[in-house]
Amino acid sequence: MSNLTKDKSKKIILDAALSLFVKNGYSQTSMDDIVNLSGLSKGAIYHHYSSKKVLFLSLIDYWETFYFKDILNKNISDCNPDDLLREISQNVVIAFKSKKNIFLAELEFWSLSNYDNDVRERIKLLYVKLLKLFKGIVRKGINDKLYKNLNVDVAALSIMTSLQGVIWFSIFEESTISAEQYLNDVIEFIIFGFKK
Amino acid sequence: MSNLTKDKSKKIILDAALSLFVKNGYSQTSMDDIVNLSGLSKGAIYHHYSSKKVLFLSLIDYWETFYFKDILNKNISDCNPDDLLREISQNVVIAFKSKKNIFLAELEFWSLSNYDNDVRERIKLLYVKLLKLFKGIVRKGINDKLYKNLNVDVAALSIMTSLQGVIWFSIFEESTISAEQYLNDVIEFIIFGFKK
DNA sequence: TATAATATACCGACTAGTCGGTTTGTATTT
DNA sequence: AAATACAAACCGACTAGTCGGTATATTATA
Repeated sequence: MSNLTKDKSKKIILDAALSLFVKNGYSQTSMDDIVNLSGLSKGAIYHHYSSKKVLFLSLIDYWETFYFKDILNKNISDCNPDDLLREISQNVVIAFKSKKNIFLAELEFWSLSNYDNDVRERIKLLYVKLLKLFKGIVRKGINDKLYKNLNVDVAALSIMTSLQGVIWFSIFEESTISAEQYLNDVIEFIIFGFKK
Repeated sequence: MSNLTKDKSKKIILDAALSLFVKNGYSQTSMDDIVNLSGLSKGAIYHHYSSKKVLFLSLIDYWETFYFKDILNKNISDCNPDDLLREISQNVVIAFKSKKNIFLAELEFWSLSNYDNDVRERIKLLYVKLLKLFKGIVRKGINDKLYKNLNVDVAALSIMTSLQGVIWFSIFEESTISAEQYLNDVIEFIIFGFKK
């Protein structure tokens, strides 16, 4: 395999790395594993990514654009807060159905954030964006006299942690209840709690 | 250091392993690291634990008895569901204040559960117990006509995921809001949502 | 009580293998 | 000719686990 376009090669490397990191974890994945799965050589990989960690950090960007593009581009101003929250929850349901990997990747990001500052700062950025969105929605709900006078920070965090509950499903697959059912119910539950 | 009692030595090893696994992760912690921190020898460690993984699994037991002893021994029958939920939330607050490590350990357990069946099955047991408790509380609330006719499974899961939100704090330390405030508010919020 | 026998706790040098990263070389493109 | 994209052999640091042996505690025996 030789001389693909730059972006094409990068995508092949990222896809291989993502699936391996998710399946086996960052540390348990060797660069040789990525070489084997991607079909490219070690030289090729180090040509595009200067280290394993740089490759991992690039993966966060790759993952964010893939998973969060729908969620982070919501327009708050002209929308009903309830429906917007339902819509976001649905985005998560769809993401979960299409690829469980997405959330297992998030778990891997958390895990590495715990003992690597660069990763943590990168992931923090993501959550700042996400919380900003949720805060905006809550604030609009309050302004519209739809929600009671909530603590905006706590409310936004509650939305986030509830949605992140799907990570738990991704790992432990509780059989008596589906992730979809959980997400649908939990968001209604939150909305109900926000109401006056 | 030589010829301590069996339990004393094991405790020294477990404490060293726990702090290292939490700080650096399972894979990034070498047995030699544990040797150095514990002050015991490699032979001693392998005398008590046949492999790194067996040591890790033992750590789950150790962690569970330490952290969950207060929570899992609650008696449902003669208690007010609202207060019991508040009490559990307070247990989590106290645990968080005393040792952030507790939740970072949980994250490490999740992470390994993702790619190791033995770890996953062990951790699943823990959540089964926890969910059973939460279901019992919700069921009592419904029977006492305190709560509306909730889906017990979803309600129990919602309690769990909300409490697990502290893991997020353990990693990312949002400054604008404390874990304590989050936990206090979120449990009230859930209780409110359960009401008729 | 003294001693022998055995089990338990522990030590640390060593091994076989792994892994991230480097280096050197080649083909293609511009 | 110069830069880019890739291949693959190679290196040194590191690691889980082993093993022969020692020290201490416990039990059995005389």
